[in-house]
Amino acid sequence: MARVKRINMVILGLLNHEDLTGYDIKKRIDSSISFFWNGSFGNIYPALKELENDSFILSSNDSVGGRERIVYHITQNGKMHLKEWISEQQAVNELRYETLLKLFFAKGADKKTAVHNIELFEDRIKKDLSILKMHCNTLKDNLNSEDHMYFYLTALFGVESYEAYLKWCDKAKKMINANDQFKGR
Amino acid sequence: MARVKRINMVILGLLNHEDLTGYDIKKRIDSSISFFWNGSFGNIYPALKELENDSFILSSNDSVGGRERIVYHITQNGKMHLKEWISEQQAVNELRYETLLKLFFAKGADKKTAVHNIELFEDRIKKDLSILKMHCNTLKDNLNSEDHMYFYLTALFGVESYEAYLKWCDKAKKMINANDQFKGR
DNA sequence: ATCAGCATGTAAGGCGTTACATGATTCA
DNA sequence: TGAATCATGTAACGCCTTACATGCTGAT
Repeated sequence: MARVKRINMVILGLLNHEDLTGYDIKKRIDSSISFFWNGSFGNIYPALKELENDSFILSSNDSVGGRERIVYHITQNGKMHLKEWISEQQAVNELRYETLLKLFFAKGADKKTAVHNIELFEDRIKKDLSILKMHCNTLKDNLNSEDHMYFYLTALFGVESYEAYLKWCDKAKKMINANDQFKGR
Repeated sequence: MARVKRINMVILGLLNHEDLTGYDIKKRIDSSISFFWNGSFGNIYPALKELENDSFILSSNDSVGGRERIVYHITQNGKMHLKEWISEQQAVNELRYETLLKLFFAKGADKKTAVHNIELFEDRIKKDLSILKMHCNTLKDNLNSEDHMYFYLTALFGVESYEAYLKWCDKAKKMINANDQFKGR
């Protein structure tokens, strides 16, 4: 099957925008795409070696004094590889929400717990949403290049789906508390 | 850290509703919770053994003729374990959308590809949404027990977030095609 | 001085998927 | 009679996370 390793594509995608160190890459992931993709050092550094071996990226030692610093740069080869992946006719989209699992099985506990779990979820989403919204507004005011449009659109996806989540949280809490038959959606 | 294995909880949750075989469990997962959680045979069968070892479930051989059939039943112990997990103050919620990754990095390809990828996503969501809606309506007409309410609410989550996705798809396609500066949200 | 942040990496483990292996039964 | 579905399981592999290990630099 030999599916591509997605962390490699994340790295190529980021390097296609600017040269970065492994540490920078982690920061970019955390600040820009963490709501739909993650990365860790234990993931990123081996991937960088692999990508360099395949000559999709080049490294240059930019150490200052005793502090090591390896900056990576994407090659033509890497750009092609990235493009091929983006153009593939398939994408794996996974959502794994433990909160929904707990709600689905909530009869195993009690209504108070069910509502409380929704509230925990709601709090988390509210926090993430406020960050995403700021991010989204910044990008919106700076729509001068093609990549900024794409960055904006992904952030917008987050904002709009999170807003839908919050509306659902209200409904769900009300319905559980109402404790009665449900009417109308 | 010893986090609980979630597939174990999925199994306990399903068995808390009715007795099932491993094969049945896979079917229930596929038909009812697959939009936010998955399971595979290579996952389920070892988990069943583990759960039985921990006396959270009991097995009874229900083989008919030469066809093997092992039915599992949850124990009091298992019910307690399930309840404890549901009541834990934390839940891991992960979204990993390769489609968003490809969009974020779409400058690495071209606008046509970006739009095409959104269309692929849209088709997938539309198909899943129509199934979820049917499911949701069936549950809505049958809200007689507490668990049905929870089943309904999780399905509703799917319906409402997928509807938000589709609205976003429209916007995103238009914006990319417009190719101009963005105005208003 | 000390702590946060910069910076690179390895090791172990967890959890999951896919593919493989096997065989019975039911229905067209 | 052949395909789909029922049914159970193992093996290999993939990918990611967490924890560990190390050391420099800049700000307070």
